[in-house]
Amino acid sequence: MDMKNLSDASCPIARGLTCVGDAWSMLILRDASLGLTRFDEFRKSLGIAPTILTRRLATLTEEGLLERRRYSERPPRDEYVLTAAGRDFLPVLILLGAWGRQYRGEGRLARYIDAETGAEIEPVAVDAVTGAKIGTRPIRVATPE
Amino acid sequence: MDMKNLSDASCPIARGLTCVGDAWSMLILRDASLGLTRFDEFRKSLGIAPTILTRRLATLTEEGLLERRRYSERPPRDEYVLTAAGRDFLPVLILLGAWGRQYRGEGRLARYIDAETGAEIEPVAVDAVTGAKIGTRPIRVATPE
DNA sequence: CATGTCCATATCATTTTGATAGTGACTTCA
DNA sequence: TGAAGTCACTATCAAAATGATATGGACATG
Repeated sequence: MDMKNLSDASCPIARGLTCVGDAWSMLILRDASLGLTRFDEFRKSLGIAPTILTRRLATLTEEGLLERRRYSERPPRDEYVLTAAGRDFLPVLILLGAWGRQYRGEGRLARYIDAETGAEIEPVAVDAVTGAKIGTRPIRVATPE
Repeated sequence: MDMKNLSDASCPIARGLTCVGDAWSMLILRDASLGLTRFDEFRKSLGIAPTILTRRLATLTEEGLLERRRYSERPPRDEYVLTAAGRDFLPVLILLGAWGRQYRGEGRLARYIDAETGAEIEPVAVDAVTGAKIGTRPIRVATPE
């Protein structure tokens, strides 16, 4: 889709989608959040064509969600590590996963576990102001100007 | 992308992405969450080509996030309303918006307001078990089998 | 020096997209 | 009564994106 006019829209959701608005990018961020950093790790994990992976990694790097870092001079090898912006995308993915579990959870599913307690994570989005679960209270949009 | 092998992956994020893994679908869900229901409302709001809109609405309906409902017999007119699954997708969008505000928030942005208190919503994803913000504690994945 | 690893790029068929125009079933206005 | 407007699409078709496969280049290993 045409991301140009979307990115200067006043909607923060649309803004977010211009950087990470496709499935491959989100899956790359998922894998990166689980610790993958290298081209071939992503390729094998995702079964993605190398052409596409190159492009997606480049975009995510340009957008500031990944950082390309040389981890070997000889032979020259780069890896992709999450930036702060990339790390902060994880909650979106986890919440998307929670939705997927609830509505597309047939069969065996991977579960996300708190590494310290060992308990399965139960993700919820709340409004930090009211403490209410998002979606339980009506929302209004305030457009600028 | 090829959504077939993705949807029977064991990852709930990948499962979620097979239904709503593109920007248009998410924007349609955003608008639907704000109350839009009709073809032309979506078309005008999004500036989307009618061919694409038809397809996206059909997919979202098939996937069970929207429901097509006849609101006029003469002339025959249908509208699209959110199902429970569609409504429950809102937290994902709001959180994506929060990310967009933080990292792509240049210029004037729309804000999301609690309709009752009038205060701006501050969305956070937390683990309901530990109460901790998602991303502040290490996560492990438990794969089935 | 042959093979393997890693990070890609080249090529090209297939698929998806998006812009534009048109259609059908009406309603409303003059 | 007839012209124009509304709404929810479909048809057509050029342009762009995707994805499969092959290849390259720089090295390390056996």
